[in-house]
Formats: sequence, structure tokens, C-alpha cells
Amino acid sequence: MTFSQKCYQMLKTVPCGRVTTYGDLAKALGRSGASRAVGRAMNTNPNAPTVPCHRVVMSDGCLGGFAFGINKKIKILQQEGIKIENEKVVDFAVHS
DNA sequence: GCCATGGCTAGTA
DNA sequence: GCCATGGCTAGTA
Repeated sequence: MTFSQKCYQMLKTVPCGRVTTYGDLAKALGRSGASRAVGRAMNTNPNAPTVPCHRVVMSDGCLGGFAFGINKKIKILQQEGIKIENEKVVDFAVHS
């Protein structure tokens, strides 16, 4: 199992209405500091809606990126009940 | 050698 | 705003 595959697997455990961060995902996989690598894995995510890439944001609440455009990411997150103010997640809690 | 990051410093107001 | 980090891809030999 490659690192990216483990990312996808871990990410699937993040429920609707919750978000996690690149860094925390990396740490959860025992690769603390590989946050950037996680971002890369998200970018090249093969199966779009199955793995909830849109639920991954930056450690300060900023949105990070999205393969289908940042606006799309905002839209989806809002549909899931996440509040976003000026391109930042407001009440952001991390899934353990 | 690229980034969908993150933590830390310098240095402004 | 700088730079260390880490997994990955393109593309050379």
C-alpha cells in the first residue's frame, strides 16, 4: 500500500460536516511533516467523489486547493454545513 | 524538481 | 516571507 493510498483510506473516515488538515492526515499516518506530500496525493486523487478530498484544509483554516477549482470546494463544504468566511473555515474541528 | 503545507522568524504599526 | 520536508512524476542515460 502506497502512502497516497493510505491517505485516501484515512480520509474516508472523515464524516460529513467535519474537516481535517493536511498535517493531521500525515501525522495520523505516522509521517509527521509530510503535509505537503498529502496535498500532492489529494491533487492526483483518482476517484473523485468517493474520497472526500474537499474535507481537507490547511492548519490555519485556509482552504488549500481543489482539483476542480476552489469555488467548487467552497460550495461542497457549505452544502455539508461547514461555515466559510472570506475563504476560511470558521468553526473548524479536526477528526481524531 | 515539483507542489492543494506548516512552523518560525523578522519587522511593521 | 522563508525554507525544510516528503512522496511522486517526468524524462534522461
